[in-house]
Amino acid sequence: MKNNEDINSQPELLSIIDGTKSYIYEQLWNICAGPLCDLPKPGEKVYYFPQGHIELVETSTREVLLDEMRPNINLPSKLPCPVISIQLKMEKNTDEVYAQISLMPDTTEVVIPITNDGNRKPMVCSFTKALTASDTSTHGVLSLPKKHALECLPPLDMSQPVPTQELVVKDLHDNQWTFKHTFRGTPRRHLFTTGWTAFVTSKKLAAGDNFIILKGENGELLVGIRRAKYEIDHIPSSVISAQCMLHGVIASVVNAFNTNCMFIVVYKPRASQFVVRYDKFVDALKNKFNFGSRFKMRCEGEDFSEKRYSGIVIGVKDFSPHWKNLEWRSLQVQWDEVSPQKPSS
Amino acid sequence: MKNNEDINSQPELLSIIDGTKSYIYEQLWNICAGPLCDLPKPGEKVYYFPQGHIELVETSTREVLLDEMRPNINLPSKLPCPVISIQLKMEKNTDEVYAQISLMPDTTEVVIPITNDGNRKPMVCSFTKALTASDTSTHGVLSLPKKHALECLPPLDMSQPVPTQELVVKDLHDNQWTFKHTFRGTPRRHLFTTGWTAFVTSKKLAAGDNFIILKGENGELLVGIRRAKYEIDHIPSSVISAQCMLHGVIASVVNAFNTNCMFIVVYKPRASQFVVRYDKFVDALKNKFNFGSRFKMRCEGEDFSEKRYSGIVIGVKDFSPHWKNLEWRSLQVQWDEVSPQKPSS
DNA sequence: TTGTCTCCCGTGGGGAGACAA
DNA sequence: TTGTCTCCCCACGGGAGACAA
Repeated sequence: MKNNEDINSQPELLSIIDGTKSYIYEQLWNICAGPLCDLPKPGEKVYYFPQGHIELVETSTREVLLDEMRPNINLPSKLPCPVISIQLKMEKNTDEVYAQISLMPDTTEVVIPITNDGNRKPMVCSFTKALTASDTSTHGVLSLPKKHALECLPPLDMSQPVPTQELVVKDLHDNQWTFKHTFRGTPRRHLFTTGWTAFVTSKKLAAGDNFIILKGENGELLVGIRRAKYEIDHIPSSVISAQCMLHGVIASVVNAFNTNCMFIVVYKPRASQFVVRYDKFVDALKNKFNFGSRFKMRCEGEDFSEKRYSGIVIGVKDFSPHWKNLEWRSLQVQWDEVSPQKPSS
Repeated sequence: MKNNEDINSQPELLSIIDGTKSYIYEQLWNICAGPLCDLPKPGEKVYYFPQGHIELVETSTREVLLDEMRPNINLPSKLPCPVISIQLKMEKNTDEVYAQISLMPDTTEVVIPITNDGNRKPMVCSFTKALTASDTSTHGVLSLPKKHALECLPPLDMSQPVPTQELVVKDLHDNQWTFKHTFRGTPRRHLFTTGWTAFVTSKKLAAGDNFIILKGENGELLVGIRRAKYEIDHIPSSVISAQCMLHGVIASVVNAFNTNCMFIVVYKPRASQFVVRYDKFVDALKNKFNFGSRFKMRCEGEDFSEKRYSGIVIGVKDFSPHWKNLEWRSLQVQWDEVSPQKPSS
């Protein structure tokens, strides 16, 4: 069954804010975001790094803009900002989760109440499966781990010779998907058959990508994905030029600080680290990474195991000529074993 | 043959500026743009309407931003600008043609030489076919009008019982496509068979869309499309917020005028009319459209015949509260026959 | 327990002429 | 001249158990 026809008629982005669904949708968003996502909460204070923001725009437009812009940048290297509000969203075409964060220039007058979300925690049950080559082949059958199928899926009528049921699930776009859930083969195992290929095709899933199922307390099923390899999405400059986009980032922030009004930034769990929680930042600063320091970092492994790499700091250099000696600096690390990666404190 | 695998690895946008290919590629761009496209030339002076630019961004982001921004807009309603340079481009996913125009704030000191392109005009031969239901059906055969096939395609070996040849063509992205060209059926006719469906699928063509073939003087074949129904592409706000985009448009222009440097705008032949050739604008102003005036306009018909509509002006109102009584104003027209549309002078 | 293979069958897509507007 | 239909055939995709890691 092809459920993907009306994807284009959906509102482009889903704001997960409506009452009843809010909590379970938020849970799904977090699982899709992955274990390394460190989203701030409304009311919390963060540091906003304009440079990081600009770099993301550069990368997204495949243009190097910072140097051209040099004379016009007149921003501090980091700006302390309370978080006004957060909208959890998901990119329409790729299902990449991101958040739109409204930030306020830091003024002691404005007090944003920290949202109290400790009271409402319905039970949710979920599982994540890394798709195998067979799962994503043209044969179109998803093999479900027995434990997860029993825990999260409605029970099958095992008195039947071939127990079968139809499961209707929703993704974060509120699109509906139908999977035929059967228990067959020798030995018997839980499978998604009809409907699975359509899902794989529509979401462009490949072996290694993660399939997520989440059951709400009322039994409703939600599905999500997390891709194995993260690809930054390159936005076309066919509406506004890359030049405009960079101007926009800077102008929005400058305007916000001049008129003391909020500005909006996009937080991508797997890309943008230019919005950092205040206490995380303070913690990081305590570790003065200097030459010869041992260095450890968590990193998304290819299979989403939270790999930890460690190495020795062999250099400290300024990241950009625009902001000298700022705390967001590049460390050159000699890794103990594996692939180098550019970390920021 | 699936030629569309490497589309994503192409540079996102093609700049048609390289020497030998330049002229024929430019021709194809123009045919794809349609007969109503009125692109200025480098060196020519145009009027730039910030409001029109902002409206396009609004539409593209599906947000109404102008009202929120009111205090910050401090721009003239129209700005005279010489055109510094033009890059003809095509959107990667939709094949929509557009141009990136570099504009300079109008200063009498700078004289931009008008490019002389009258000397190099190689013969090109082209045809455009509106696709029928059969052309785009799963049967995957394009029926070629005999006259056009004879004029533009390499001659078939008619001594064969079923004359057949393979044609390798390129689109503006420089992607290669292969079509099997045969002459069969009773009565005999020219057809594209193998390879045609892949093209239709990849370009997401539907009945009514136009298929364009153009033959360069050296015999190379180029292909292009023009869609029947124009759809504005909605850019995702998953990289920068809509707020940033609007700020960017305004900031780019303000910055250009403050520092006397160029700024870049995107010209979409079928969407943006906020860059208007100077003399076209002057011509238009001569017609003072007032109450009761007869009004005529050219309009893209569904089949791309340049339909002309006419009617009576029944109202003149300011288009935006930001700019009073400007020349870019909305006319309310009572049409003689058909569908109303909102024109601007 | 679950990943991959192979077998089997039915659907549907591509390629051909028929026919008519 | 060319748009649409129908026919035919083969390839491929889905659904099933076999088998082994």
